[in-house]
Amino acid sequence: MGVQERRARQKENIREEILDAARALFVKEGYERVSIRKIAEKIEYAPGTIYLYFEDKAAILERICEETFSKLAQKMHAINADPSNPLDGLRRGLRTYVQFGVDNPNHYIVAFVQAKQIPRDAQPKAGERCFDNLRTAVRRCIEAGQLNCEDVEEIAQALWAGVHGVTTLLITCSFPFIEQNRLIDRVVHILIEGIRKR
Amino acid sequence: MGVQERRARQKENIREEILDAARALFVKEGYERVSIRKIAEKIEYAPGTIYLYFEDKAAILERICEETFSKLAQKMHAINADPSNPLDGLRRGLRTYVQFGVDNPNHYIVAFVQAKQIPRDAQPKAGERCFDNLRTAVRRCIEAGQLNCEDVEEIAQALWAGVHGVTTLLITCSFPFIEQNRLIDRVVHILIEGIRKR
Amino acid sequence: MGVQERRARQKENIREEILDAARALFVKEGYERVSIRKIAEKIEYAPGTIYLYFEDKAAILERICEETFSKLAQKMHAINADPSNPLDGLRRGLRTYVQFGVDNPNHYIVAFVQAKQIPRDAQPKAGERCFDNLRTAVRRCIEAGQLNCEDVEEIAQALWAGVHGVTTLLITCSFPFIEQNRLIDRVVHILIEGIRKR
Amino acid sequence: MGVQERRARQKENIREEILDAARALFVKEGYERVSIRKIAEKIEYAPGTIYLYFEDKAAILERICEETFSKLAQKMHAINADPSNPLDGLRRGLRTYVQFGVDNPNHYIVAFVQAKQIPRDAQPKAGERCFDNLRTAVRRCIEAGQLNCEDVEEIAQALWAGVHGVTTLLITCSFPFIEQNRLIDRVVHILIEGIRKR
DNA sequence: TATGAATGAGTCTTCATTCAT
DNA sequence: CATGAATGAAGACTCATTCAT
Repeated sequence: MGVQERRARQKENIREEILDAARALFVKEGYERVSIRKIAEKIEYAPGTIYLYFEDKAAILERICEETFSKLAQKMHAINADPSNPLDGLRRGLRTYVQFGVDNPNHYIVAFVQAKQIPRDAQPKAGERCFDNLRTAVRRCIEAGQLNCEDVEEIAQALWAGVHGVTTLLITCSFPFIEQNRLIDRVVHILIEGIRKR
Repeated sequence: MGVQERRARQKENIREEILDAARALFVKEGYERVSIRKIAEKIEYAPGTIYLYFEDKAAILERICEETFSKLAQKMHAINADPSNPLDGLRRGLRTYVQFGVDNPNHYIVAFVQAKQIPRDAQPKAGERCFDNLRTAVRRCIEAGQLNCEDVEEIAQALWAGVHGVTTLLITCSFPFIEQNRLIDRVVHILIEGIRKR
Repeated sequence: MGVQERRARQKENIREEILDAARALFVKEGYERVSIRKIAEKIEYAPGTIYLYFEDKAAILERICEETFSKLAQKMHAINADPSNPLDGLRRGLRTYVQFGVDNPNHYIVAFVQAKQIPRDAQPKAGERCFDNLRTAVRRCIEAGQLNCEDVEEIAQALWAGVHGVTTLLITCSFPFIEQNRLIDRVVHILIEGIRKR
Repeated sequence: MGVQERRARQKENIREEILDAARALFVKEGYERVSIRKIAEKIEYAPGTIYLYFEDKAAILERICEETFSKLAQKMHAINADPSNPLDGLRRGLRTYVQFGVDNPNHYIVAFVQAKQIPRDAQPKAGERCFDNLRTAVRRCIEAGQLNCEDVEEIAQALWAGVHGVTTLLITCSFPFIEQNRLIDRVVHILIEGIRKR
């Protein structure tokens, strides 16, 4: 038992090591430029070893995406916990989304930019869950009569577009942006003002 | 004379063929996954032939980006031509930007997403020109006292983030979006409402 | 343990196989005409396999040169061991040099002819050691008052030129030479007679 | 007639231009590294044009070798013109050979080193003529009773080896040689002293 | 469990050569 | 006479993946 458990943990550790190494490399170099060999080298294992933990290179990418969406969904979930002022909750939610992206640029780019460019069988379900949180937050605002438009889906998608835009620009674009937080706050501010009933 | 001219035109045609093929492939597969061989196959030429028209693979990417920024800058330029209602002009500008992206998804993704992920010597100047148009449009609105914030750069960058967000999502994301034009209009509407003085 | 050892030996064997094949091809075809593919074919491995043993083509050349100089230096070293008649020692040294060349034509041509034509970072140190042996042998003759010229460097370089000349001609030139040993002996004889004090 | 002549001269000019460019490139880069394209570029003609003057790349090499041997044979011929002191004539002949090499390193290396490494159908006849001059000079010395060995072929070949050695070393070897003329003189001196009857 | 040698297909790129113009 | 577009073969090298150990 003890042995089996330690082994299981050990095994889990290597999986994690691989994911960490891969994620870092994917972002620094881009998915395509990263070879299994480079990942193996980084964690100081033999190339073949990777295949004991993942079916192939795509499976690593897949796993990283799931992980990312899952983490993001978790963060976003907190928003809807607080029932006080829905619009404020929504604002915090949008802020949280962008913050998650800039705090975890590797995760974000891999899942939301690189993965989109690679034909895969299925989008991870966690991705849906993220968006569901946003839907819920929007719905509450509408129910509280705080928005100038009553189409949950339309607003939710528009907001997503807005925050996704800042996030990707800030991460990938070498452009003389103004101070990061100021820009994020401004975008979120505009979005909220743009949907608020007055 | 006639011969030289015909040859030059012929040559230009092939250049275009290559660019068209490359652009399409870049978007479908991603820059890295596209090989010179694949481009050559698509246009039914030998791989070496490509090198008679472009120095290397990067040069093709470069050319596509320039082309894209140039086209976009041209479209955007029209906005500032009409001096009547600055805010309306801005709105049309934002709409034009997104429309350009969804009308030329290949161009857009290559230039604004893929190219950003590849270290290159220089960002094309046309890219700057695009953004300058946006700056100017924003400045006019501010000068006309139509905005609730007077920082040209801050607003311009925030707006860019917004439109870039929808554009990329619509192009790259296989998601059950609402009808495209409705989404675009909503985003632009939100952005304008979000910056308008009231 | 036993496994690791066997593997290491196995690996060393393949390295040698590669070097042997490369050396032979380099001489028959010339360094530039030899491709990694051809080497791989000769030893019946896949081209990529070569790269598990050598960083690149130049590294193979480098290794062959070092090996050659090292072997030659070792042979030449024996000369100066016998302190009896210095001039006789020198004669034997020159003979040894040429013999080494015609016995290992591949090694010799690669290291002394082909490698010289390829810009490399550094000349192997073993090359210097070879020439040092010659210098020493000449110095002893001078100290024993046996030569008609007292400039060690001048004589050593002149002798080197002489033996290098026969060696390369015999190896590379398809010319109706007289019996090889007779020619070598004659050259060495001339050189010794040409520097001997009388 | 006038036209035909001018054309012929023109044609000869381009042939020469090609040969000059090729020779220079062959030496700087080595025969294999030189492409027809590079030659064409250097003389500012189209690649295809080369093929109007030479059958293929090897033919250019061939022609350069012949040219070289011819020039050398001419120089060497002068030696045997002067019937006074045969041994002095021989000495001057050897000196002339080496001087030709260091004065025309490009010609020399291409013909005597690079060409030897490329399998060709036939050695140019001019090469034989060069060596014939040497044979003749040696024969005269023997007939004048000035040598310590009576085998013309043996001595001639040995001398050739000697002068070829210095020439190639001086041209190809990056080695801290003593002053060039001193070394050449020493080698020739040794060779003459080594064959002179005393 | 982990290794690491080996492969075959693929990467970008260059080349000698041909041929319609 | 001269061009230069085009090709097919080959160059060095990298990679995801497999498999015997």
